[in-house]
Amino acid sequence: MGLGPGLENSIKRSTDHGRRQADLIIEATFRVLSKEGYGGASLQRIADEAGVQKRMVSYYFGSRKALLRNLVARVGDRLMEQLSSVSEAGTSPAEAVEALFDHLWTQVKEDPQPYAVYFGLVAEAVTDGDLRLSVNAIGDRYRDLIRHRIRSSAAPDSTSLSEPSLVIAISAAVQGLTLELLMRGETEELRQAVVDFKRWLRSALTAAPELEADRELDCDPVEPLG
Amino acid sequence: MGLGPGLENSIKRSTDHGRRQADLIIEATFRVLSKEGYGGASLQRIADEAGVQKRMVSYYFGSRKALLRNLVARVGDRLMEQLSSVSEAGTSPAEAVEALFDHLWTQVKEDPQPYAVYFGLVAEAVTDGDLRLSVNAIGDRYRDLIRHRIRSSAAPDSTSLSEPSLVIAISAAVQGLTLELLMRGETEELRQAVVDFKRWLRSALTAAPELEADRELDCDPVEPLG
Amino acid sequence: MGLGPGLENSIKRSTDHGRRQADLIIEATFRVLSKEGYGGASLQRIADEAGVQKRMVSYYFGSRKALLRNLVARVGDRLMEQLSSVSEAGTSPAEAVEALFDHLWTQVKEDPQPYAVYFGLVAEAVTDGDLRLSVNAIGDRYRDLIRHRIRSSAAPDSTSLSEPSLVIAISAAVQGLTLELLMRGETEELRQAVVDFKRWLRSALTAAPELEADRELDCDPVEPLG
Amino acid sequence: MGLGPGLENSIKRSTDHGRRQADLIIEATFRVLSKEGYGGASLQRIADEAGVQKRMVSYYFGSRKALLRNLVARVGDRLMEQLSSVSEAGTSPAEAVEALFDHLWTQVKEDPQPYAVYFGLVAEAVTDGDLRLSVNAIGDRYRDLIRHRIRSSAAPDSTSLSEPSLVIAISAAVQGLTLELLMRGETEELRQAVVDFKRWLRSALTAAPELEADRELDCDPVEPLG
DNA sequence: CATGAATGAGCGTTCATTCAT
DNA sequence: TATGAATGAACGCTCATTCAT
Repeated sequence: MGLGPGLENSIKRSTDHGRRQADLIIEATFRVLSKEGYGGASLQRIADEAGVQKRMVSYYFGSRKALLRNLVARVGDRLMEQLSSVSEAGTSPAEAVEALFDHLWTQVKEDPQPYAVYFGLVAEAVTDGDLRLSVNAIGDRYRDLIRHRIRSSAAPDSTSLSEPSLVIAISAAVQGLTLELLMRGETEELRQAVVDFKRWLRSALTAAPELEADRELDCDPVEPLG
Repeated sequence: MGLGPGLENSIKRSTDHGRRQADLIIEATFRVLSKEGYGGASLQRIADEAGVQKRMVSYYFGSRKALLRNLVARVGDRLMEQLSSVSEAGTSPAEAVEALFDHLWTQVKEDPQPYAVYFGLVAEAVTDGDLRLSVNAIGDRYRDLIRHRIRSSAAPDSTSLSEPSLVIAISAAVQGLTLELLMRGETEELRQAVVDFKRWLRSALTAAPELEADRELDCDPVEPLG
Repeated sequence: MGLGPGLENSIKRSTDHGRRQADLIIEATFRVLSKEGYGGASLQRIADEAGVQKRMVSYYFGSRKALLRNLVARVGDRLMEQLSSVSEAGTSPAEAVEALFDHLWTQVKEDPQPYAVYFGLVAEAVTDGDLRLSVNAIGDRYRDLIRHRIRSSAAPDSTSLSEPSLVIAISAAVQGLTLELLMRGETEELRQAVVDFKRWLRSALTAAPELEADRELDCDPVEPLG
Repeated sequence: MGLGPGLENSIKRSTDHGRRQADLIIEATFRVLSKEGYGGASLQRIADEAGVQKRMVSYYFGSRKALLRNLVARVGDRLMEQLSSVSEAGTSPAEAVEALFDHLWTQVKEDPQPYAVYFGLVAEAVTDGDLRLSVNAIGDRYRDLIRHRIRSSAAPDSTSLSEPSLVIAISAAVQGLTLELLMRGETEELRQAVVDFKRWLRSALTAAPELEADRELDCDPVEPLG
């Protein structure tokens, strides 16, 4: 899975009851994060939400950091679950990716919470290298799924865009549009922008491949902060 | 004179010295946020960074919330400053907007800190309605600038995209790509995705206007969280 | 278990040791209040007096308010303990009530501290509705005791005063005289006033019942402040 | 007037404006005390209420203690003003004192605030010797007024009670009854108790003098706390 | 007469964590 | 497996007061 090193080792899940309790806490953590944000997710708040004693949170997960690291994986699972139910019946790359995006966008609108939590983690990860590894693992899974969808359809190489670039483009666009949605709600402009994005997506995946000779940007590579 | 109970905007900036001190603190807050993230920006940490006493932070800004509200405006100023220096010599909408984006992207790579801080605030704003208003004001200024660029060039109405949608699209793309940059650094895929985005941008701004009849998505509007 | 958010009654008294510690703190609070008054009873001061750490006070009682609410009951217990030891051997209402008052007054003079604390709480309660409820509960117990004394003796209905009014009268007189005592010490005038009060008390309880036709005061009822 | 040593020396009242400002602050202090109680009357709160800057409070009164000492006198003035308007036309001691008490009780019910403030000060004074001197000065003026009323009427020496004891009794009864009023509002029992008190008052002031031979209480004198 | 700046101390509270059963 | 007790540190904030102009 590649969830980063040191994970899931200190978690006590010997018995069924233990597993259930741990699950309860993780779920509570998720809810608290979606309601109060990263900073507001104190052990006390989480314990209250889960209906257990504060001490139990540390007991099951060792520390707050470990709990959150564990939660990141759960958020990833959530996001994946929402997407994996899409039928793979697309006949063309364009159709397959478009169906994927449609499904994804519908999910974002129906249940934005996982995304709200995700962006909270992302923002925190910008200044926290450890967390970044875990959060990027979510992004990796996300991209894997997109990539798989593109490949699963016919003639994946006939697009005008390279696959890696396309994957990034879709991922970035989804992130950007989702942020818009979370911050402003679904305005008319946003609706239209989504339509336009999909049109571009379709054209990019069906058009004849172009030469990608020009590279306008030739600066030094930028490393992640931290 | 007495600002009355509640001290609505209790920022003390009567004297030059006071103004300088307040500025010192705001700048320190900015640095701390970029290094430690939203949660790590405690009054103590900020005061240490500014070289003043913790008590003075409250004195000048009344409360941590007020300080951060004040800082949001400052971050907006920063972002705008970086962009406003772009020459407006673009002859076509495509050229003007492309120059804008180039400049913007260069800035992001040269000095990602303001963006890191911005995303920290955005993430917090997702679960904090008050903050959201302030942060969205930054986005508004950003969009105004993009809009102005589009309009300042000739034949703005000849594009295949409506202006509002275009503005959103650019804004969302920049956000999405910047997040990629902050989280992964400037990978080869990202470089290529940027090139592809610019190509799309150019084509969108030069192509003959299309009919935008189709609306594939017709779900209920989604409101911002919170 | 989880007491749920808000921790309604967060007093931890699970173990014997815990009970003892909580008791220690309550007693210390009482001493501090009697020495420093309501405002002077800070958590730090209380913790020092109890020989525990400030943090433990919050741990056992949740908040300062909760601690004081808890203390109010304790003060009530103290006051009741002092009184409940009076023999009930009074043969007439007059004798019973007089014995009660004598005992009470002796107590006030021997150990005025509970009364000093009580008046501190009363004064605070005048501007704090929550506290008023708790403090009035003490008064209720006090009156219950007086009432019980009156009834336990023979011929309670032969007095010239209605029982409720008599109870109030005794209660008010004790409060007024005690305030005098606390503020000026036992002056000669006060001694004499006490004697006079007792004489009135006796006459009121032995005299033939009068008609209580006249109501000189007919104003609008006054509600407690707050 | 005997308001205690060290009073009114540091107060800046050179100009008319200064006097007005000082007055404004004192009045604000009074209002804050009646609303928030002794502990809640911080300089900041008072300044807000007065519509001046916090610094001005210290400027005019030197310190919080000095301000409160000054306020005590003001509360006394308030209480006296309310009473001094009573006509002295009583022909007998009984009538004069009864008229006084009636007027007083009406005042308490119409405007309990001065009394609420007064009891706040009293409670604080129990544990603060300095303040006690000031507050007792109010009590002295109060008693002086009662005494004067008794004497101003005919045949003051014909009562069954000694004058000093009578003064204390009235004062204590008023305090006790007022506390009842502030804590419970004007209940039916309280109304009746007031009527009974007045009846006793009348009888005490008209009845033939008795021998006051018996002193049942012979304990050691009690000094004020502190 | 009036103000802005600054101070050290302390407030009540919450933090994540550890110890001992 | 679960819990109560305890901890040191830090939180944001307010206190009354002093200094300098």
